[in-house]
Amino acid sequence: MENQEIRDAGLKVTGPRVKILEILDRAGERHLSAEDVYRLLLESGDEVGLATVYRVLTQFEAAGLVERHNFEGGSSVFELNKGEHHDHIVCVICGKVVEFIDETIEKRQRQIAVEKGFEIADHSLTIYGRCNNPACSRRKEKGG
Amino acid sequence: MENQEIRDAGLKVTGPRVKILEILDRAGERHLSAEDVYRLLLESGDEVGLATVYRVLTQFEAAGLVERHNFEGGSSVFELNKGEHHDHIVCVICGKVVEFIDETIEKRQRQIAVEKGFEIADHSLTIYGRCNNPACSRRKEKGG
DNA sequence: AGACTAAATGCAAAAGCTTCTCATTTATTG
DNA sequence: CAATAAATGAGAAGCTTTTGCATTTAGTCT
Repeated sequence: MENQEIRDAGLKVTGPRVKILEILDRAGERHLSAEDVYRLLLESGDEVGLATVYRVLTQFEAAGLVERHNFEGGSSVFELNKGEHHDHIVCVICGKVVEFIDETIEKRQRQIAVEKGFEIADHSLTIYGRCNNPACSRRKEKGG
Repeated sequence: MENQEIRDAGLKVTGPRVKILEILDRAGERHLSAEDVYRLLLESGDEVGLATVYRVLTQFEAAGLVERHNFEGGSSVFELNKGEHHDHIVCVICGKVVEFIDETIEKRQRQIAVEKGFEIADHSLTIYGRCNNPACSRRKEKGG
């Protein structure tokens, strides 16, 4: 059961924490900001303070339960950590996010870190572009 | 002359702009936050408002004169755009930044974008780790 | 079950970073 | 040198995130 994950993180199993975990779980591959999580909580009729949402997300991040990403634009977004690292490709128009894993890139990164005398702690690769949604892609705009 | 770059960007050649460009130039590969630039201006005896620094940096970014990076931790940092794209490896302890270019990674990114149906606009790859500075590297901390 | 304690929560205030407003100043053009 | 649109400075305001503190709660021990 999921509550065990909270317990394993050394945190008390409280209403807000369980609910936030549920919301992230339901969000699947979507990335939610603290505001998003807060709004979804309210919509579910749960009275949780925004400060608590921030606190819990930060704790979950520290515990490795969730990952925080800082894409372009003010706020951080969060997603459940499913164990395997992945990078992101983000549509700059509609905000759609696709996750990917590429071992070639991972390997080169490790090599580069060694070359530069660094010991890798983490990395973040985000590609920004336009997705193939008609509203986003920029096909040759014929002299319309 | 550098002032021409400002003019080419469609901006008036003003004291603040020239000085900010100079500061970024002197900074070389170091990455400066808006605050950093502001402080350096004051230290040079130039009275420029922080708001102006932000405005000018944003304009320079829009004009392609500088690049903005959002590494972990609150604020954006800026560096002069020397024309060639590069990625970064950042020391999470001392903040040191090393730039690198890797064609293998670049190529894979283009392939991935195509696979996922995206048209690349930009990308950002940052590796976080500990540099080989004794104070930063985490050699097996022998007892004592 | 009831009591105890450290942790968690909610709220509002505060803190960073960045942008905006607007009166004043300045670069540029004729 | 006058005219004018753009740029500036100072502070207010905006956003996201954190913090302080009184109150509530989960987990533990009887």
